[in-house]
Amino acid sequence: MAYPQNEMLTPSQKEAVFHIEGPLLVIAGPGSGKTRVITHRIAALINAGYSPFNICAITFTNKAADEMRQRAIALGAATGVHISTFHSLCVRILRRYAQPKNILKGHSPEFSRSPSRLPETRPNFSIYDESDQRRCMKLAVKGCEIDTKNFPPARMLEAVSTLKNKLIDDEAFKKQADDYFTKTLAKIYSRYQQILKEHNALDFDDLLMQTAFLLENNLQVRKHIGQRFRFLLIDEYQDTNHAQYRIARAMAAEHNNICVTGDPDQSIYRWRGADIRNILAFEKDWPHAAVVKLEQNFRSSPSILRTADSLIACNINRKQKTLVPTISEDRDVEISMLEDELEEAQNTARKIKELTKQGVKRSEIAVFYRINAMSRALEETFINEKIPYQVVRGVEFYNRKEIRDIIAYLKFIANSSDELALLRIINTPSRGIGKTTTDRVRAYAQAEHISFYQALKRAQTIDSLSTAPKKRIAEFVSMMEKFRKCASQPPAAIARRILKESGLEESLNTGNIKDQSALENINELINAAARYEQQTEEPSLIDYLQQIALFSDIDSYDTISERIALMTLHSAKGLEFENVFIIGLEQGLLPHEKSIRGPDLDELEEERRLLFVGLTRAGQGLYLSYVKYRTYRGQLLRTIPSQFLYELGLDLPSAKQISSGSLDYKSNTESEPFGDIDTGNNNSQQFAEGQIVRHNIFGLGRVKEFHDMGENSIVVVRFDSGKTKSLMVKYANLIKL
DNA sequence: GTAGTTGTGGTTTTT
DNA sequence: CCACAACTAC
Repeated sequence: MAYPQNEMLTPSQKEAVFHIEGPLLVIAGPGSGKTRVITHRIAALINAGYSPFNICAITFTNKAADEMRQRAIALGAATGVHISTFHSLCVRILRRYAQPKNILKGHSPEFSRSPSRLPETRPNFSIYDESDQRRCMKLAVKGCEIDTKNFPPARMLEAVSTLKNKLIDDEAFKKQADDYFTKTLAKIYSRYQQILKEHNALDFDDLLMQTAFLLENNLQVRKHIGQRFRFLLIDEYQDTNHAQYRIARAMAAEHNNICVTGDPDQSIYRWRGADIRNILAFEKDWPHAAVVKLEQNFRSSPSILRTADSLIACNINRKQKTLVPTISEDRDVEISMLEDELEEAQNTARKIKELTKQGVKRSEIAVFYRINAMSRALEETFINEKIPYQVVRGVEFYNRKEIRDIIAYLKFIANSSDELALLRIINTPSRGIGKTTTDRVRAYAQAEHISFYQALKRAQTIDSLSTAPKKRIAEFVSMMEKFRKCASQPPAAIARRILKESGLEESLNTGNIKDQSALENINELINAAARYEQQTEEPSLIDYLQQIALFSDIDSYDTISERIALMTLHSAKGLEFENVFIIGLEQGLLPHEKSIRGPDLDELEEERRLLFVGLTRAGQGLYLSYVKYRTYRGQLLRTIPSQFLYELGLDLPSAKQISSGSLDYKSNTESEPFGDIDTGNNNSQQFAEGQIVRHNIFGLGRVKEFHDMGENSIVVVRFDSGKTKSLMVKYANLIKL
């Protein structure tokens, strides 16, 4: 086997690569060759005599997993290393072990904090995505006879997700609920879990939570996994949540060989429960951990690094870190101000054309934006200008009605408890089984304590149904029974059969354009399923459905084709391009409105990190733009340049125009900008260190730091609760005592 | 039972 | 601007 080319590694990279036993933390700045280190490390472990089967690497996306696998193989590492996302790993573990008989065999005292209740889910469980979750939550809230006005399902879902990420299950939460709101939430949470259980389904957060409980409470399972995966590597550790942290801890308990890599400055998933403390406290969690810092940057030009550094230095809650350039080639970072999004798109298109004329490959150019809706103006312009592009948004395809319909058939065939899927297909295509009928069957099912499908099977004995519906139900049930017998066939074949035999194809053969395109999409799905079968060693319906469920936008990114990539800043994480365009640097968009509403600075800092991630994707060309007017939800709005623009250490274009812009805004009261930068209120209050203050939510506290930035001054307060918060003075309404 | 219409409400990022 | 729910007319 060819030995890893370690002459290509820097001393600190080598240190990380050849650290074999014991915990290891790699703090890796952007472009510092982190993926290189991980892949070389895998090769080094194998070279040191360990079996590839003993290595488990966890990545943030499936795409990253595929890439890592290929790069490891290119280095001569044998196949057999497990590389996947946390979610995929959890599905594997749960499918294998989550059977009641396998559970509750052992219990170890060191992990006794978790409840001992364990999944009763069967291995063919469905994975519920966001829209499935919404529907279940709606059922849960209504089922508890609670008004959805006061307890909106979306909010409840968010709350439940947060709880699950913290490994607080419904029973634990019930115990700690002490007021009307939390008690109601506890009821809803329980009901929601009950619905999922009845459907033999798990949502995204359950995958993690149940796995964590399984590993912590079942000694046998934990030992088994721990011995199988003697080496654990986790990438993007700064974006792990508490559940993932506990899974990692349990998996590594046996051997202590845990290696994590990440960069606190690139933590951008706090809103999804990511806990930056995981990486900050790693050395405390794993005493004697080796720490390697990779600060040399092999990707970006000095100007880009200076710009990124200048921006990220504005974050208060941050460990100082430097970016050391190794590339000397340099050109200026460009900032453009445009009139509106159409001009911005045209400007972007023009510059892209200049670049490609100079011979830059289109695969080396990307455009990033804060929200998906911003791709539209670009797409329209790129079509006009005949610029080949791809919008990296794979999940969109799977959200189409006709695709969800076919998948609902597949899900039901795999898991006949999946009532959501059943309700979706029972009258798709229309076969005369409407709401009245399903309501009657449901009432019967509830009275008899059986599942909806079992009730359908017994429809002939349900008195409330008349002859016609009974007959239609019988036909439907016999068709589904026929389909269910095919569950072990390859997914593409099953899908093709459903299309033909369910009447879907017939119902879409109307000749109208919409139905025509729906049919084409379904055929594309069947092609995708066939592709899956070719690429997978042991294809199966259940595995295919799992892949679809855990499919992310970025997984659809085609790195080979010569098209400009358009994607969100979140999707851009981990990628690199010679030339990067970032559009829409406006207050309210980047930073996003939602993150600057309250006084809490954490969200604003995450937005700053998000831009930092975007900036550091670029090798040579970095082009930023913002507009004066932007149409948002059909309304033309006057905008304010992003505050981040002033933090880049660059000259802004025509500064006069910008300042006159804000003057315009002040005098122009009828058009509302995104964010409300409150320039009128000129109370740049000063705070001294040690000053005692009161906040109307956090209570009493002592000022730890004060950063005088005029109206944007920031104060860091340690509150009596023990929490330390960074607050913007102008929003915090602190009272000096 | 269904299809089409009107009205309402909610709006970021994603495994 | 969009998705969805409620309502109306067949």
